[in-house]
Amino acid sequence: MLVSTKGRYALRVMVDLAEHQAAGRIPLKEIAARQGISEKYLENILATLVRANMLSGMRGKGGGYVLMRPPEQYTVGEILRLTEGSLAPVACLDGDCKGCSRSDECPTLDVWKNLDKLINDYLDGVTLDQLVAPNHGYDYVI
Amino acid sequence: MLVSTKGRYALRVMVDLAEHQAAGRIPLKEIAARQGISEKYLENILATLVRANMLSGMRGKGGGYVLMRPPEQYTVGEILRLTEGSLAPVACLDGDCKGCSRSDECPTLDVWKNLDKLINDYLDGVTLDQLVAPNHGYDYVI
DNA sequence: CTAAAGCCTAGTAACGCAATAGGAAATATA
DNA sequence: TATATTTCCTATTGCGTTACTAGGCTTTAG
Repeated sequence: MLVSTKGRYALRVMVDLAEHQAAGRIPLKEIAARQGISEKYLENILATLVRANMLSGMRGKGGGYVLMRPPEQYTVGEILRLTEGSLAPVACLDGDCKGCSRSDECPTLDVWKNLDKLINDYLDGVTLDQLVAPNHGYDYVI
Repeated sequence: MLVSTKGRYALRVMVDLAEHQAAGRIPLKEIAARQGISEKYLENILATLVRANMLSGMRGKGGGYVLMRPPEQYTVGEILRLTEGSLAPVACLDGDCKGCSRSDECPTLDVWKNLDKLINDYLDGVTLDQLVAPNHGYDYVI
């Protein structure tokens, strides 16, 4: 599995925040309820996003989370790479095995490199605003 | 990680067998030594490939493994799907979560579907013969 | 008959994932 | 200033998967 729940949840949360931008800061509790995700688990994920300056979190009454940039300035790729750690399809491309003793002669390495590029290029081409439903972001429907 | 060692090893072994087709049946021992993979672990992998009729295995003295088809008739995709079980990038597309209660309204589902198609289409477009080094398959070098 | 090979069923150690627990610190409001 | 609300931080746990190992059985050529 390339993307685990952590990455999937993170993406859904980011879309949720993009859709509710107009409401100002959104408390975790609200997001968790709307998305059907455990509050405690969400905490971990949001903490990661805050530490990376993708979100701003504020404590106390009236606190909550907001996006740091407009939705069109986030790519799905960066959100997933952050929360997943890496989007490499195989360990060979991911630090550990990097410099595998056989990489010079490995007949399959190019396949992995191409696949890696394919995946990252696609996900870097999708921005958050493209995932926001048309009628969200407004408090009324025509 | 989309592809684990099982899938990576399987692909390397298939390429190895394609490169040494001319030598007839190749015993596991030889492949394991050439590829630097544990013999016992390789057994599992080869068993999977034999059961799926991708390889033919023959026991006894002089036994070993051979491809069942010419290399250009194997795609990387089918080899990996077989050994990995699935190439789905997220659980949502992989049986378990299929029919997730939120799939109707999930704003991210299309991203996963597109990604899934991208991955599978690419890997189904690469055939084994494309991974065989030019000078292999012959027992001499010009 | 024997050596060389594949086939089969388990077992296990280590790791990562998903989730939980408990509390400390900050903030707005009464 | 007291209190409710909310984020922030550090650990821990249960569980499934991965990567590999063990041991024995069966087939085949010479």
